[in-house]
Amino acid sequence: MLQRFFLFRYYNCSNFSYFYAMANQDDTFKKVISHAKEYGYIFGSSEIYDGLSAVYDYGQNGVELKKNIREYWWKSMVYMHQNIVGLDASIFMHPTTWKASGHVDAFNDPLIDNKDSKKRYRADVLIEDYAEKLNIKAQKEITKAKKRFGESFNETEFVTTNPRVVGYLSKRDTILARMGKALENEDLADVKALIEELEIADPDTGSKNWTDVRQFNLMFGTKLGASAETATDLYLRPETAQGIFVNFLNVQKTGRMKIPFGIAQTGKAFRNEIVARQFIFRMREFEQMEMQFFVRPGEEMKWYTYWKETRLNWHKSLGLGEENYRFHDHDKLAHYANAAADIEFNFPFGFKELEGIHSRTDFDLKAHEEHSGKKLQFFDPELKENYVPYVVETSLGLDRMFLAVFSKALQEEKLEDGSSRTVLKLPAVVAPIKAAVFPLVKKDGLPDIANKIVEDLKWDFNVIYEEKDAVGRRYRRQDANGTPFCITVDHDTLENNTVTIRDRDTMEQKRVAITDLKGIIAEKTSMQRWLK
RNA sequence: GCGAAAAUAGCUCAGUUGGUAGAGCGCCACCUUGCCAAGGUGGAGGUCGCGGGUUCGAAUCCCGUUUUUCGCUCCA
Repeated sequence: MLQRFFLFRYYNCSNFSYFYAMANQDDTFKKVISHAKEYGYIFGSSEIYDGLSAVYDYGQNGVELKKNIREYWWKSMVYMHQNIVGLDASIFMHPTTWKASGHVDAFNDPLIDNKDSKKRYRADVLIEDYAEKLNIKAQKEITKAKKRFGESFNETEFVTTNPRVVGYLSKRDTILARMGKALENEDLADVKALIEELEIADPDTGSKNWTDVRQFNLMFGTKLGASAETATDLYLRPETAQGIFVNFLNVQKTGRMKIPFGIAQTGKAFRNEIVARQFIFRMREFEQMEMQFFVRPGEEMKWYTYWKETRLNWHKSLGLGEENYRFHDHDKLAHYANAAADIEFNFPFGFKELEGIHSRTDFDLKAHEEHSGKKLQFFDPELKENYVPYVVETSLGLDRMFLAVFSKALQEEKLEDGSSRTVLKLPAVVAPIKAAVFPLVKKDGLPDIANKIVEDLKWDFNVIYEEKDAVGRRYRRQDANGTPFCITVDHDTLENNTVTIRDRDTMEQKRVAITDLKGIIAEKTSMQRWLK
């Protein structure tokens, strides 16, 4: 329901609502996907072999846009903060890393499907819910007894002697113990047997027609070492964060960093998602842009609030529309967090998570201390004491960011004469090609001048030369490709060394001196102008 | 993984009761035009997702499979 409401909002406040109001969100999304392919942004992986599920390649324009978004993030985090530095940790890490981080346990879900309702559940959650019901029954008995006996009520005695309460609680403990043992031994048949014996039904439909329990490990495994006997089992990292935590002391000491400080990193992560879908929104191989900010214990909420705001402002700086962002504060927290929020973005398929800001406490560093036996602490000269820092994390999906920018930029515009144009209004700061240079006609020496302009600009910007087709068509082609500026050399150029520069969004042209081009483009595409 | 829908040229899509594949746009070459996608001529490009089956004959019917989209589920 909530999602529908926001979809409705989206159609009303989007600046291209007049076009998409009639179309459903499928059509919008399909348009995004096919435009991304047609203009060399994103291709399906290994397409000539029918493709690979949920894996995509970035084409000639996509790689530029992605690189520019990454750089926009990197500079805003690392260059703009004196107390944040970068890191590039390996994808392979010592296997113990993932025991310490909790991924070996938490990324292993026993799942079960109901054959009638076609719904999927976590088998352990179904059993835990059942156990919790027993607990609630016991608590009810206790509350009743409390009322009956008043002040003379001895709860400890009641719990250990009342046959009903003892029955409920011991049954609960037996169930949880058996499940724990079964999961530990990976005895999935027994987990299913338990569900059947307890006659646990689908919470929605009441059906007891279950499939077998299957284990899904969300981490990709691989081997290090040539021969099978000596090989070590490795995982492809499911998040980049752990590379930062294990290097915490290296960076702190060699960089002489003082708390509070941050370590930023971009890189690939891998998750064997059961259902990876929605184009590049959820892929099995994806790129994260993460920053772990180490703070004094007790000050984490202050920084958590600071980074929530700072990150939202970063998103807003790209000008995709402030109404397209919202916070979603987590009620259910992950095992490591004491506060967590998502920045959600209004994707073509509704509001979905774009970035996470999490207060991770000292969970990770402490866990690595325990598993490695090494101290991962900071001596605070002000407090004159050692402590394990608390961590506030900002974690953004680069591919999701790409999709956010791309999908919101793609617009079908109605022009005054009733015709329409397809225009990709990418923020100029991240656009793959900053300017296209055209000779008005391919004669009279105009191509030579245009080429010279390209030769001059290419040192600072990604620019292209194009002479094919009528100039109007060339303008529209660049519109659809997201190029913010078109420079045209005409016959006046021969006389006064001026050219026209056309703005993609307004379609307006200005006549400027060739020597001014570099400054104009630099100003319009500079990070300083966009990030403020 | 379950259920539903889909897959035909680079893109968007036609293709009749089964008879060996088309359009528009795009692309390439040449001519023409020259400031907002629309001129002319010629050309390239498809074993109809893949594999079986039924049939004299399959893009079309059947089975399997892969990929995509949607729903369920999951989401650090």
